[in-house]
Amino acid sequence: MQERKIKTRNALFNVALELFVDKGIDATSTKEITRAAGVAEGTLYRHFNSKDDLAWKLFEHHYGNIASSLLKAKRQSSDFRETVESTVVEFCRLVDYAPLAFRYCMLSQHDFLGRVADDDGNPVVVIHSIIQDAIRKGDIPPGDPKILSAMALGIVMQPATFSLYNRLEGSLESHADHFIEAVWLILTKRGES
Amino acid sequence: MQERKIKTRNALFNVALELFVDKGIDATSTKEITRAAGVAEGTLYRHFNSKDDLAWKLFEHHYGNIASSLLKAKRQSSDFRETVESTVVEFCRLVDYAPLAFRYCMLSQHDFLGRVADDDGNPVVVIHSIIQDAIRKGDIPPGDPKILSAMALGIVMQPATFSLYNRLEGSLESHADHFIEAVWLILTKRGES
Amino acid sequence: MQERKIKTRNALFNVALELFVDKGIDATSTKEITRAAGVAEGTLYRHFNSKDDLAWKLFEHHYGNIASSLLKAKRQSSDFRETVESTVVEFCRLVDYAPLAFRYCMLSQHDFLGRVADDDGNPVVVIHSIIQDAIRKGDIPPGDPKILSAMALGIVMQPATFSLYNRLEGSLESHADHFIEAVWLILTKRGES
Amino acid sequence: MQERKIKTRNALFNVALELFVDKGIDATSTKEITRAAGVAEGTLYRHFNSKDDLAWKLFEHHYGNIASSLLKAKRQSSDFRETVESTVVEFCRLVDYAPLAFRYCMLSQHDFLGRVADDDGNPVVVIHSIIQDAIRKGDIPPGDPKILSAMALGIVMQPATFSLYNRLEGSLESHADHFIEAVWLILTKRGES
DNA sequence: AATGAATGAGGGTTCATTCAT
DNA sequence: GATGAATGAACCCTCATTCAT
Repeated sequence: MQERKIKTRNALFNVALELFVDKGIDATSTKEITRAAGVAEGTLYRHFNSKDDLAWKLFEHHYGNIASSLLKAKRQSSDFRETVESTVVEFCRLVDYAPLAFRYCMLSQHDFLGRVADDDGNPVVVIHSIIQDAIRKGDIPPGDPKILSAMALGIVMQPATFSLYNRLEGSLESHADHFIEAVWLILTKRGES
Repeated sequence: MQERKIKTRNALFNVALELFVDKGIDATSTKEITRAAGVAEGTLYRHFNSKDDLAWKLFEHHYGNIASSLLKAKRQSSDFRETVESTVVEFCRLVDYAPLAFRYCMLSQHDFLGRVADDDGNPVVVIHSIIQDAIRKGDIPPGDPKILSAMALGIVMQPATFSLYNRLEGSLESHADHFIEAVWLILTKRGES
Repeated sequence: MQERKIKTRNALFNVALELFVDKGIDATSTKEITRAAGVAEGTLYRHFNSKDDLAWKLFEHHYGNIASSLLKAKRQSSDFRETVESTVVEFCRLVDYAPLAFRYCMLSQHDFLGRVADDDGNPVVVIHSIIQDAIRKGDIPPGDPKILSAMALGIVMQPATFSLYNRLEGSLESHADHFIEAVWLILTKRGES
Repeated sequence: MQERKIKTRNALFNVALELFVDKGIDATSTKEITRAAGVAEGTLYRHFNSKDDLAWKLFEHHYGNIASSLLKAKRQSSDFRETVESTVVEFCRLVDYAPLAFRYCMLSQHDFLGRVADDDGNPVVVIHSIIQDAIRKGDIPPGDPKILSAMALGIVMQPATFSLYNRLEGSLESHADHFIEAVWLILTKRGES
């Protein structure tokens, strides 16, 4: 009973992810989702309040996953250098191994970013806090953590975007060393000119 | 005659930009666009083949504008340092002064990036060629221009995104110095450890 | 469930027949059809892929009905004279008792004749085979079955057309004797001068 | 001046005939007609009151042409046998040499038959009067001229239809002898059994 | 819990027609 | 006389959602 319900929900979840990424949220009909999931049209509404609810839960889930992965990477590292290395690598792996989830977050952020909380479930907040901590601890020279985290994120995010649009060969992780070096440079070598 | 047609077309163009950014392309109806432009619904189809055609032409126009602005900034600078400075500043100004155009390109890139040519009308190509030239001329140490241009772009792009989502205070240009320094670092100080 | 769906489909079918004959297919809107059938506009599309699909299925149905009626009339007769009599009478009855169906086939044949198969579901083929058989069996003098069936059909078809346009008084069947005599003459008395 | 106007009108007339036959009246837009005629959209309304007016004038013209051709054939013949021969042949020639005009009359009769007058401009009336005269003069045995003319017309009309739908090989005139014989039989040999 | 027929508002688009130039 | 930009009603169709089964 319970098990079957969960199975249906997961089917809807996974199928929706695929279709949303493939065609866009608006261009994907609930009919397509339910057919691809092998259930009746009405069944979607036993698991989600609306199509938007499904799309939002999907975003929340995968966006939160990214945040918690980064958070875990941070917690498992003992110094700041290691934090940079492990979070960058973790980020690359997320893109490489769960490209659908990543793409979905990217393309739907315009719709949902307004709804996410500014807490540890938000990858942007996680990165911000990593850098804030580093400044506080003196691991890196002082600076505006917002600007710094934006730039650091961009160093990995933009190649990730290119990778998803096939502008970059190979896995993203295969380029991780470059990202780590760059992030390290912009965080630690400022003002040395 | 000619003049009137151009006026109508521009009204549709500008109104569509505003609405598309505000609500998304799919969520904006042709009725809304034409009403806001002060013309009949059918008029849209005397200027564009379809709503998608309008959206695409809008993208093409503004995306091309970004490319040509960057290209101009590059051409007007005499050495590589200056190129970095002027292109970064130019980029910031585009975001600050034409935020709608910029936002529109960001949110619709998933729909249209597949259609843009890989030429000088593509900002990504412009940045790539800037870096490729710098490597060729020995201005910066050798490296994969794709990765380097992705990272350099990310350093400005991600803050721009944050700025548009109000995660960053002040104009983007007010932070330009940080971006210039960061881009300079990752391009010139690699491998020095 | 099943029953309800069938009821709805039949309502759409019958209402469409009436409206299509009355105003023409193009001049009949889906709104009119569904309103007259007492269902919502979208419901039409749960039963037919498109308005054209509805129009075509309608044609296929009634055109096939004519063919099978003629075929039955032929099979139930024991000699050729009887075949002529019963098919002509059957044809007249179809026009008299199902004038809508007949009219619909007439006015929409320009759209759909290209799609019908050349088999026993096609009245023209049925008549052709009746005459072909008669020639083969020696019931009538040899001749081009295409020309003969065209003329025989015309002898009944044109009066039917006149009848539907009120150029002819009384039921078509009341004139059946004349058609039978004429068909018999052109099929059997050729070449006697 | 005058000449140019006539030229434009003829272009519209001929182009409309072609398009109407090809795609149907409703499915042909005024835009298509004017573009194919090489004039501006508005120009159509300097020559015709509306699209329907154009379609009707087109029907009136070609339908009247058929009538006057048949009438001429009748007038040029000296006895009834010759009348049958020349009208049938004339009919065949019309179909063979002006198939577009003929097709157009066939497919649009459902729309326009209600508007035609019952006079010498109507082919049906011409045929009816030919047969009525023959009865009056004793050329053929008495009978209902409506039924007789319907059957006689059908004998040529149905093969003509088949010819236009490619169900018949060769020109229609090449089969004229069969039609003449058949018409002659049904008109003169009735009641001989 | 699941079904799927029905809903009806709203979508993008077409079209015959008008009128200022 | 001819133009063609503008019109706006009407078109066919899709869609997220509901509810009786």
